[in-house]
Amino acid sequence: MARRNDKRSRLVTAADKLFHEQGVSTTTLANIAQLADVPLGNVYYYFKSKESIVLAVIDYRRKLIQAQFDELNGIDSTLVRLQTLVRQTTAHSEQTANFGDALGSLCQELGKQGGQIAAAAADLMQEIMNWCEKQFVSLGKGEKAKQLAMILLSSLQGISLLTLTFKNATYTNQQADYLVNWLETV
Amino acid sequence: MARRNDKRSRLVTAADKLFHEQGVSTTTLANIAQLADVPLGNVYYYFKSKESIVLAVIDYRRKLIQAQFDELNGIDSTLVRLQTLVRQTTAHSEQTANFGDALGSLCQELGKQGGQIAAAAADLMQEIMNWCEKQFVSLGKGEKAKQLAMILLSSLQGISLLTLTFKNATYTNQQADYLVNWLETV
DNA sequence: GTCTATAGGCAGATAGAC
DNA sequence: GTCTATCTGCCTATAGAC
Repeated sequence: MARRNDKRSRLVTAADKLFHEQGVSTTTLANIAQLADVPLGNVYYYFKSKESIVLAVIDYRRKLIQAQFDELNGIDSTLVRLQTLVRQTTAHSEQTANFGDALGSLCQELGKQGGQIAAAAADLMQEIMNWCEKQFVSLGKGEKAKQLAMILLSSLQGISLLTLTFKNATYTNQQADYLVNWLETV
Repeated sequence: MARRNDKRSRLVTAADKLFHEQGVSTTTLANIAQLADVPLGNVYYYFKSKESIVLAVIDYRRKLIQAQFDELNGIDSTLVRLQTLVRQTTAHSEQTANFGDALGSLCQELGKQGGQIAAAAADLMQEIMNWCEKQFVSLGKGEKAKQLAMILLSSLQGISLLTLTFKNATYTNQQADYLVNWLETV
C-alpha cells in the first residue's frame, strides 16, 4: 500500500511538473512515466486514462493551495494576509518567467475544452477567488469585496502571463510592489 | 496569384480560428485544411510546416491589431483613446468566455515552448504594450507610463483568463467599467 | 501488483500523378 | 498549382506473462 501510494504520487507530481512546463496536451504519458520512473504500461494500474491524471493533478494543486491558505490564515492582520499572498508570487517569479502560472495555464488550456476537467480547474480558481473575497469582507469592503477580489486575482494572473510572454521576472516583482501599495489605498 | 492568396488566406483564417478555439497543439493540419476547404496535401504547397502556419497566424493577428490601433489613433482625446481600447474588449466578451483572448492564449501556450514562435507572439504583445505606454506618455505620466501600461495590459489579460475560467462574460464587462474609471483617476 | 510488448489510430510530412 | 495516396513515427490504451 505504501508502494502503491508512492508510485501514484510520483506520477502525479511528475505530471504536475510537466503539465506546467510543457502544457497538458503536449505532455505524453511516456513523458510522465519516464520522469516518475514508472514503466509506461504500469501507469494504467493507477489511472484509467490521461484525463484521470489531469484530475489527480488538479486535486494535487488544490492541496498545495489549501496549505498556502492555511499558512496565510495564521497571519493576524487581514491586510498583511493579502499582502503576503501577493508577495508570495515573487518567490516563483523565475519559474513564472519560464512557464507561467501553473493554475492559470491549466485554466487557459483546459477552459477551452470544457467538460469535467475544465470545471475542476475552475473550481480551484474559484476557491482562491472566494478566499480573497473573504479577506476584503473582513476589511469591511462589503458589497465591493467581490469586485476587489476579481481585480486582485486578474492582476496576478495577468502579470503572470506578461512575465511568461516577456520572459522577465521583473514584471512580477514590480506588479507585486504595486499591488501591495494598492491594497493599502483600497 | 489571386487564387494562391485566396487559399493561403483561407488557411490562415481557419488556423487562427481553430488555434483560438482549441489551442495550437490540439489543432491538426487536417482540421485546418477541412475548415478552409483545402485538401490536406495541398497545405504544404502554401506552408512548409505547421510551425510556419503558426507564424502566419501571428502575422495575421498583427495586422488585425494594427488596424485596431489605426482606428484608435483617429480619436482626439488620449484618455478616450485608452478608454475605447478597454471598451472594445467587451465586444467579444462572449467569445472570451468560451475561448479566452486570442493573443493571450497564444502567448500562454507558445511562451512555454520558447524559440522563434514564442518570440513572434511576444513581439505582438510588446507592440500593444508600447502603444499603451505611448498613450500614458501623451497623458504626461512620464516615467510612470511604462508601469501604467503594464498594469492596464495585465488587468485586461487577467480578466480574459478569469472570464474564460468561469465562463461568464460579465467579468470582462465589469472589469471594463472599473478600468474606464481607473483611467480617469490615474 | 508489476511490467513487456504491442495493438490501433492518428499526427505531420512527402511522393508523385495530373 | 492541385490533389490523392501513403509513409513514418508517436500517442493512448490494452493484453497478458510474471
